[in-house]
Amino acid sequence: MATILAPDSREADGRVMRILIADDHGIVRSGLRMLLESQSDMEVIAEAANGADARDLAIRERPDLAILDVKMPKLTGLQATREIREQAPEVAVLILSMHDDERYLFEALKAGASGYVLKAQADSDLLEAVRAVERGEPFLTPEAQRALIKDVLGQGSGREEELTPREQEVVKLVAEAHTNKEIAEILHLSEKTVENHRSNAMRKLGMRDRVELVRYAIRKGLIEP
Amino acid sequence: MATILAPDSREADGRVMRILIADDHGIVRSGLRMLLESQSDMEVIAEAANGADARDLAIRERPDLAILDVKMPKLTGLQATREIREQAPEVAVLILSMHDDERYLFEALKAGASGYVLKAQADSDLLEAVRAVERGEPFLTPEAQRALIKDVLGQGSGREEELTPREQEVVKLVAEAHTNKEIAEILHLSEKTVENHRSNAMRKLGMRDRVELVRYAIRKGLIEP
DNA sequence: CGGCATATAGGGGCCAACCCCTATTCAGAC
DNA sequence: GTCTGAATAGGGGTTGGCCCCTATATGCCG
Repeated sequence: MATILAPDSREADGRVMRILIADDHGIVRSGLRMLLESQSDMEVIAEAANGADARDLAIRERPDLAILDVKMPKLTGLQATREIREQAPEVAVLILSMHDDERYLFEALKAGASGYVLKAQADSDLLEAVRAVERGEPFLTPEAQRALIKDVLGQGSGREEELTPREQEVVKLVAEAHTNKEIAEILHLSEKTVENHRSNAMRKLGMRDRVELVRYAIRKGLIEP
Repeated sequence: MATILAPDSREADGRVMRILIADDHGIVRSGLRMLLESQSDMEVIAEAANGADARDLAIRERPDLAILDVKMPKLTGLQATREIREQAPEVAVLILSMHDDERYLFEALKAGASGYVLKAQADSDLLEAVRAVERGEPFLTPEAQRALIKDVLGQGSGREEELTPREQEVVKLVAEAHTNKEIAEILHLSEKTVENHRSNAMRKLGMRDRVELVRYAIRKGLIEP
């Protein structure tokens, strides 16, 4: 893919940001291009449909900014970021991510990204992030900042699992569709104790019923779907 | 690229297509809006971030076209399509899908969609699809056509879905941790009707509570874990 | 030592979930 | 024309889920 357009139009101040965008969805790329080029001082000088092309183009074209999707073929956005930052340090990188991929935030920053924006966010957040990068500042959405703080705090305090072993056992059994009574029998506990563990687990995870616990258990690999 | 700019050709007839777009990613919505509004005869009159809002807006605003992402909260694009086509048949629907979601193509057409475009495709395909719909023609990308043929050949005697469309909608919402009351509001039904659909679905599937329904919904791809 | 987290257990209360029924409307099938 | 399935809605009931409290025993950490 990797379409390159010649930069023809310059604004009065002459400072047009040269941007590379990378996403494996053509329609998303086009949308991003339109969005960015609606700003008179931003120009998309290249597009890539996978991480390897993105890296190659970034190193060859030296854009001011590379906006990379996390999930791409060949190289992920994070892997591409590492290589770009190594071989072309003057190229800033913004990571664009799907809804709840905040889990990659920390890795993204370690890889050298200047910012992390969720696709679920408004377009204004993306444009703001680009302008922040232009000024040489890092950019995180409020959600990302919160996630980062949580992540760092979590590490500091020795952080194995959110849940205690007992809580995990109970959560697993809840997710396997056992009632509190059945769980109590299986674990040789009173129903009340089971309730306490389930309730504590839900509070820790910020969840409101067993249905949410099921999805958590599946994401954590505690059970199969 | 295929981004066709500045065609004033259509301005003469004065017919501007009124379009609704629905995707749970704000940035993607904005991108789509920019892309579509780069055409002088297309106007995005509404945006929705979930299937239920998309349905309500389509029925209220009666756009010429609704462009819906497959994966959305509350109602999938397919479920929303079904309801829109029932209650506002003059609203055409284009389904926009992630790369390997060709599996939903057949269902999309059954639900009444006029076209099916993969996000991996170029923007030109989307614009072409919109224009085809404008002319009242169906639109499938070559990839989609191939998938459809394979689907029809492969099936023949057709494996019916166990659950009715309505039951599937309810199951999806249950799995998203909505209460019966919330589901009733989202689907504009009474709580009793929701209970009946959930109960019927559970009986058909041999399940005993909503926890088991969650795992079913995840296995079926109705929701993400 | 004293404080803190974990694991255990109970009381009491509210409401959602789930069950059994019946009933109407409508569209298709036969 | 009748019959069946789907979708709609309600009555009435039991039980389980989830919440608020309190309380005790244990072990660890600074």
